[in-house]
Order: sequence, then C-alpha cells, then structure tokens
Amino acid sequence: MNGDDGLDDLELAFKLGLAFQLLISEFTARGAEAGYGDLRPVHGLAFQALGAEGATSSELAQRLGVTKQAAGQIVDYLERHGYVERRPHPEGGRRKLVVLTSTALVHLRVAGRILQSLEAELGDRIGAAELGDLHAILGDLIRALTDGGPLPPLRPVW
Amino acid sequence: MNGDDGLDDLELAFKLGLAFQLLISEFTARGAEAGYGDLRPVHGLAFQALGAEGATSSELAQRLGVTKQAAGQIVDYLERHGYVERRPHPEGGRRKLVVLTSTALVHLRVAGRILQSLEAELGDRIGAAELGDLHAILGDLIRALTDGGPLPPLRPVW
DNA sequence: ATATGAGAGTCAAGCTGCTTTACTTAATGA
DNA sequence: TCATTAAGTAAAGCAGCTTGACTCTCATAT
Repeated sequence: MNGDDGLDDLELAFKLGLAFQLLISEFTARGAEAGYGDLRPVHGLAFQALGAEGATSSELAQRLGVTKQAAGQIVDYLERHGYVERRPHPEGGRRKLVVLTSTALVHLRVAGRILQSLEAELGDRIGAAELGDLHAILGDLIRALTDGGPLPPLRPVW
Repeated sequence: MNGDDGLDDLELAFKLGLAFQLLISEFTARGAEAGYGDLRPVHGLAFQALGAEGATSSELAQRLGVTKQAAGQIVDYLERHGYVERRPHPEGGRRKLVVLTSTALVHLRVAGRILQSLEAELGDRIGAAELGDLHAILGDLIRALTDGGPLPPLRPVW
C-alpha cells in the first residue's frame, strides 16, 4: 500500500509526529467514550509510573520529567477524581505513598484493551507484517537516538 | 538490529511519541547550535505554512490549527525577531500579507539540511532499507488513520 | 446611495499547566 | 545538639493559548 497523495514526500519527523498525534487522539477519544473523559494522556503515563506498588510524588516527578510541584498537582487532580490515594509511607518521614485505586486499575485494563484493538485495526488496514516491522524499526530508531542509554520521559509538549 | 532491553514490548503509541520527541529534540538542539535558539519547532511549521508567497494571519491560523489571535501572536514574535514582515495585502481590505524575510528563507534551507543529515545518520545506524520502510509504513499508518482525508495540523501539545 | 453583513486584524482578559521561589516538617548523622 | 538532606506544600509567576469584544474594510443587496 502506498499513495499518490504526496504524503510520502513529507519529512520523517513530520510523519512521526502526525502518526503519533493521530493515534493518541483516537486513543483519547475512545477513552472518553468509555467514560474517562476526565483523563488526559499524561494521567495514563502517571498510572504507569506509579505502578502496582505506588510511589511518592517526588518519584513520580522524576519519572514524568517534571518538578515535584507539578507532580503534586497531578496527584491532587487524580485524588479529587478518585484515581489515586495518598497514604502514609511505610518508611515514614514526610513521605506519602501515592497508590492507585481500583478505579485506576480498571482504567489501566480498559486503556490496554483500547490500545490493543486500535493496533489490531491498524494491522488489518496496513498489514500485520508492516505493523511488526514498524515496531522493530521504531525500536531501532529509539536505540539509535538514545545511544542505548535510558529512555527519557515522554512529555506532552514540544 | 534489535535489543534485549525490553524496548520492543512498549506500546506502539509510546514508541511513536518517544521517537518523535527524540528526533525533534535533536533537531531543535542542532538548530540552536546553528544560531536559531530563538526558534521553536512551531516556528518552522509557520514558515512552511506561510510559504514563498506569504499568507494572511488568518490563513496561517487555519493551517496551524490555532485561533487567529494565537497566529497573530506568533507573527508578532517572528516579526520582532526579523523572520517575517507584514505588508499591505495586494487584494486590499484590512488584510495584511505576512511574508518571510531572507533570514527566514536561510533558516528554511539550514533546517532542511539539518533534517537531511539527521536522517542520513539514522540511515547509517539502522539501515537505509529500514528507513525507507519506516517512511512507507508511516505513510500507510497516516492514511489509515485519516481515511484518506486531509491531514490535520501538527500541534505542539497533546 | 445606503444599509447590512462578512471577514481580517487587534486589544484585553482569562485559563491551564507548568516553573520558580520560599517555606515547613521529618529523618539522618557528624 | 545542631546542621544537613529530602519530601511535601503554598504562592506567585510565566508561556502559550482561548474567549470575548471591538474596529476597520470591502462586498452585496435593497
């Protein structure tokens, strides 16, 4: 499959950005349809960053690549909407452990299913082999651009 | 080329976003080194949107997917920094034609060269064939996600 | 001729999500 | 015991955008 629409002449960076934007838009739209209109993409990243064991706001900040104040504001928002709880940290100190509520855990499963079906639909349209190639090549690209070092946080602005 | 670093297990959307972010970061960094530290990626998009003939702020707004006020602010900034000029529009009215200065035209060439050499370096590292495949598959992906319709503007937030 | 409305531009205020600055509190350890 | 370090929070500020309101210019209809 290819096109005579001049789309193939675009810059690589432009294509990457456009593909990402289109995919994330569709994901967000389907999430909203599923009842998660109060969650932005960054909240899903926060859920991933908190994990099953939870984490402190400062740890969250590091993983998201923002200040601890910004992370605190994100946690405030998620707490108000019932997705996380602040608990006293088992290791004491001023620390608080931010943990996902069952609501957030359900969301993680639903979001996973949405991504899965989105990818399946794309596979039907562009071919499963091409989709597999895309995964592999993107992996190579990321490795090339990070020199094998750690992955930077994915940030919602550029 | 592939890795045992678990990178291949990431979500497609995450990989796309990360690849885009890494590429655009490197592009911006090299642009800054070349003396364009006052330009953000959106300014390059504006240059493209204005084109050789120029355009009105309202047309620019449509092409960038922002309000005409936001486009006006972008034009203000670019004008202050010498990249565009507001001229009376040949078709009269209240319209003003925003045109690129020679400074902006030089930047377009420099930016093009940076993207070109970046892509060449990536081709050396991941293989020219893979890079070609990436282009083709991204094109297919974008076509699938837009149903062949027009491309939406690439926006700097998600 | 005159009125009406559409389109372009701009000023001003407001909003969102982030940063910077500054402070308090709790644990560590010299 | 006191200095240091780290977590959390509060407040102010900032960047980039939107919304709202307005003016100016031209086209069109009456």
